[in-house]
Amino acid sequence: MQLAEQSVRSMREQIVDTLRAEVLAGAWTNHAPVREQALAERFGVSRGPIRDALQELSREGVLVYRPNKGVRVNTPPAEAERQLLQAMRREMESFCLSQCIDQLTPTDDEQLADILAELTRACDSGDLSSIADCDLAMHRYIVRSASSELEAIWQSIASRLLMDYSRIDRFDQIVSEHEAIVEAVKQRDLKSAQQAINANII
Amino acid sequence: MQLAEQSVRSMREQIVDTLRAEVLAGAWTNHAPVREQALAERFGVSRGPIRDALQELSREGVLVYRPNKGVRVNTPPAEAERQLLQAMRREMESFCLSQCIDQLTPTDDEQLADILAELTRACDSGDLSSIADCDLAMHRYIVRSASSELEAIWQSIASRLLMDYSRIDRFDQIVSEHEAIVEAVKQRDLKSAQQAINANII
DNA sequence: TAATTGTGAATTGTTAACAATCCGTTTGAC
DNA sequence: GTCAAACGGATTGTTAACAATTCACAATTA
Repeated sequence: MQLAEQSVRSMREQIVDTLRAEVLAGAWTNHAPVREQALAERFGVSRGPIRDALQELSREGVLVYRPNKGVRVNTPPAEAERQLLQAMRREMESFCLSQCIDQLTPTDDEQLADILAELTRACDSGDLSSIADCDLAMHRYIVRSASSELEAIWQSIASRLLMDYSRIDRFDQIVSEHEAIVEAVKQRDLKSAQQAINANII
Repeated sequence: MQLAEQSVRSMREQIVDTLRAEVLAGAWTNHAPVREQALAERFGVSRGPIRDALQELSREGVLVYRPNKGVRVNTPPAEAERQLLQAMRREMESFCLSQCIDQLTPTDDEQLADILAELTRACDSGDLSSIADCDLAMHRYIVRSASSELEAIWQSIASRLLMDYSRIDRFDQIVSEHEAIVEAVKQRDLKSAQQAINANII
């Protein structure tokens, strides 16, 4: 007996998730370059896995890579791009809901409730990094339930949209919007769930 | 005076483009795992850059990565996913055309004509790998002209759609469809260009 | 024979050292 | 004084060796 496949996360994935949440929470500026050595010491590994993680975050749009110059925090998308990305994200998540909602089990409901609980806790304590992580985690759960194939595309769209997560200060609204999503999914009410998702993607 | 930024492509990018074109052209099967050492010897580098390239192609959906087991060629998306991806690709490329078409210069027209010429040559000689590469290159040129920010997202959508590039045998049609795109763009005719693009994305 | 457990080669994951490049500063010429 | 070339520290890019893991196959047992 061993742990489930998804819980065996590679070193790279852990680093990626940690760094992504920090950047999206606004913990880094885009003025100072990101230094590989400093991150290597922080995570207690060599520069190799760090470079892997930075490369992945660059492809995701969270960081920007320039040859021989390392990476920096990306800037938010321009308004026109933002609207396109938002439309695409809604399209994707609506699709994923329609694909997966009738195949979800009570176990999935519990998992979503767990994420919601952690999100609520993060909002109570004002932990911006954890808020960003939980927010993404809930949407990712739905996407992954429908199609792990689409996850990488969805992630790079959602990350870019959250690059200007100015709304991250309205904690009560974040919680209530995600409560609505979890409730609608639990009722297996596709239309309500899609509405709740659309209302949350702004 | 130095070469343009884009022509200074890193080792990784060159390897990525080469391998992507080969996989999309159907040169690899998804039954045998991809071996890092063999690729390292082929490209005359160590396993480091190879691993970088394989990681990027995995994130792009061309390959599938499994911890401690390396990568394999991905399978084409299911029909429902395919339709979603197709809609998203059309949305993206239509958007990019509308953003860039009025800012293109005669230099851009020449570049597109060059790509078209190479595509025609590749079709004449039946070089599947080069056909896939040129096909992507033309669309990428338009996307990049509008927004380099969107390029990575577009690439991962387009690559997945081309994973079952069964249409790659209709050489004359590929050429004529791309001729129509180049011509409409040269005329700065947005609607025609969008129609030509939509006709090509199937 | 069928199932299970060792065993070792092959492969991926990680590391540390070395090479190449960048960038701020100093030096020097005019 | 101003500008450009050269130096040197810091940083990224690459490599080869080593560690950890997987996989195929043989040996063992019931």
